[in-house]
This record gives sequence, structure tokens and C-alpha cells, in this order.
Amino acid sequence: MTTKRQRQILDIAAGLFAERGFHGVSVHDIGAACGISGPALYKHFRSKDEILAKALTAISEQLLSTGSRLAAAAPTPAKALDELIGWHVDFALGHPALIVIQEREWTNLGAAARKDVRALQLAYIDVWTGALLDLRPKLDKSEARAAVQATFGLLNSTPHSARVSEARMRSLLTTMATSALVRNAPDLTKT
Amino acid sequence: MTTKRQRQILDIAAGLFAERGFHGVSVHDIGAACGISGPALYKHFRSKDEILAKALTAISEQLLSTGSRLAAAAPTPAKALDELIGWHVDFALGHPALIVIQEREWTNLGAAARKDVRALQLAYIDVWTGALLDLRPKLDKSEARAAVQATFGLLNSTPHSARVSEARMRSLLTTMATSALVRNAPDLTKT
DNA sequence: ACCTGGGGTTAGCGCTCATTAACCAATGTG
DNA sequence: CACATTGGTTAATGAGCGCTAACCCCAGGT
Repeated sequence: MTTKRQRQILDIAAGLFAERGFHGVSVHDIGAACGISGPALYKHFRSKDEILAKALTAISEQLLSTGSRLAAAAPTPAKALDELIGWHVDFALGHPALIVIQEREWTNLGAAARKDVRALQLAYIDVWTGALLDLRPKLDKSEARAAVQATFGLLNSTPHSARVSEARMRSLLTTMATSALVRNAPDLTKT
Repeated sequence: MTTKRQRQILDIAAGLFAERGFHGVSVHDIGAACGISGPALYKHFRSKDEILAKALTAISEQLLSTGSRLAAAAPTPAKALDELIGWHVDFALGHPALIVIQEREWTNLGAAARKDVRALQLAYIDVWTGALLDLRPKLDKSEARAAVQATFGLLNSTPHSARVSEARMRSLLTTMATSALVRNAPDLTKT
């Protein structure tokens, strides 16, 4: 079970990790930001590393579970990709800090947690790759995967980006991602 | 002046920072990777922070100077964008470690160095934005900037990406970036 | 009225880190 | 030859970190 306090700590810690990096934040910092101080965190988590691990797996699980549900429910491959793009854009715009730590802090995980998170990330990539291959069956699989990861790079640029209204940003990212992935796909088979 | 040893140290340190992050690498690690040990680095740099600062400004300066030279020399706006994309793709494929630290380690700089690096990065973004606005004059400037940063996210995904031959990767990234930026541009004016 | 346990406190331990001090070998120039 | 400079060494210092220990408050079941 996951308590109110644990969720609060995970939220706040994620924000701090996004700002200053895992090693740039001390347990004292995290505690202080929660209104408690330092070692009190150990009543809720076994270690600082566990906080990062729990945060990262929660993010990856949410991306994967919602993503695969949407993709499975979509009536056509094209619709599936649209749904995935919309979902990922919404998530990135709504939780920029989570996007940041997901893409840059997994290296600070211990071996076991790292394997878990990478597996979840890979599964999420595969949901996208599957949708893309449904749409363009002649596409090479590894190249499709690379295209998906490039699209993630595009969509995940939000947190570092110039300030534009959220609605405009959503439409900009959606259009660019769709254009890069779909309109582009025929070219991919040629090389 | 910048000596042979200094360049070697900057190169090796950049690779380590890319792998394990600035705080995940000790001065002893850097020294050992250079064949010398620990405090000997202080004969060449004033501090560990200075190593990061010098590395980051060198990268940003190279991106900016070559980028603006290419853009200025291009005969048409469309050619200018092509040149910029090609240059950035080549750089990202040739120096993945430098791309990684440039995008994630600038937060660990002191205030002064951070301002310098951000200014260089912004100038580089503006070179791209200028070329894009030349091509699509009705585009909103802040939205063009956001589109450029999204494209950087796409191109900079290389280091994290699935393994594909370098030639295929180059053509994949080039096509996707062009498609996202150019074919997409008319849509940008509509929102 | 008791006591148990959840959630907080401060003190302190052990370790690692960046940095400095003190010293030394070699090199090349007066 | 003297000798300053350059680039290296090891030892030591001081700060900050994650984490544990020892303690305390207080709500709630019996």
C-alpha cells in the first residue's frame, strides 16, 4: 500500500531531482521541502535510492499501462498512433518534471531497479513500434524503433522549451510528431 | 592557450560525465582515466567545475560558429536549413557524449558560466529560428523557437537510441527533422 | 489508565569528495 | 653548472553526504 505521505514525498522528490539532479539533492533537502526534516524520510522509504526507484517505476508503469490500453482500444493503426501521441503529449505537458527524471536519472538506479525500469521503458517503446509497424508493415523493425525514440526526443523537449501557451504547444508537438513519424514513413523503407 | 593535456582531459572528462553524470564522477576518476592521478588535474584546471564549464562552452561555441557560418553561406533559406540539419546530425552522430552533457549538465554550472553557455545555446537556436523564419515568414517567432527546440530533441535522441547503422541513422534523422520542421510549417500558422 | 506503535526529533558515525600542502623529477635556459 | 618552471606524486584537511541510534510525543484500542 502507498500512503498519502509517500505520494507527497515521491512528488516533491521528483521535482527536486528534475531541477538539480539526483546527486544534487540531499535527503535533508527532500525532507525540508516536505516540511519534515532529513532522517524522517526513513520512516517511509528504506533509502534515498528507493525513492528514485519507486518514482521512476511509477512513471514508466503509468506510461506503459495507459499507452497499451489506448493502443489496444483504437479501431485502426492510424488511430492508435494518434492516441499514443496525444497521450504522451498530455503527459509531457502535464508532468514535465517526471519526463525529465525518466529520461536522465535511470542511470543512477541500482542494477535491479534499473533492469525493471528499462524493461518497462522498452515495453512502452514496443507499444509504439507495434502501432507504427501496423501502419507501415514494410518498415524495418529496428529502424521503426529508432524513429519512435526520436519522436520521444521531440515530444520530451517540452520541459526545456520556449514558453508558448499550452494549447499551442500541444498542437505544435502533435503536428510535428505526426509529420515526422507518419508522412515520413515511406521514405524510411527506401534507404 | 589550450594545451594538448587540457584537450585530453576535457575529452575524457566529457565522456565520463556523459556516462555517469557530473556528480557521479570524481576528480580521481578523471585523473585515472587520463593515466595521471587525482590532484594532478589542478595543474591544468582551477577546479572540477572549471573542467565542466570549459567543456560545455567549447561545445556550444563550436555548434554556434559552424552553424552560423553554414547558414550565412547558404544560397537560399531552404538550403540553409538543410545545411543546419546536416551539420547537427553529423555532430550528434560523431560526438554523442558531447550532446548528452550539453543537454543535461548545464544545470551544474556556476551562475557565471551558466549564463555564458545559455547565451551561446540561445544564439545557436536563433540561427536555426532565423533560417526557419526566412523560409516561412508568417510563422510566429516564439512558436518557431519551440519548433526548433523540439527538433533538437529529435536529433539529440541519437545517443539513447536503438542501434542502427550510422548511415541509416543519418538519413532517418534528416528525413524526420526535415519533415517535422518544413512540411509541417504551414500548419503552424493556422493554430 | 495503560501501553503500543507510527511518525517525528537531534546527534553522531563513517565515508567520500574536492581541494590544498609539501615534496620531487626532469627539462631547458642563463 | 645553477636553477626556475612544469607537471607529477602522496598525505592531509574540512565539508557534506546517507544513514543509524536514541529518544520523544501522542492517538487509540483494551
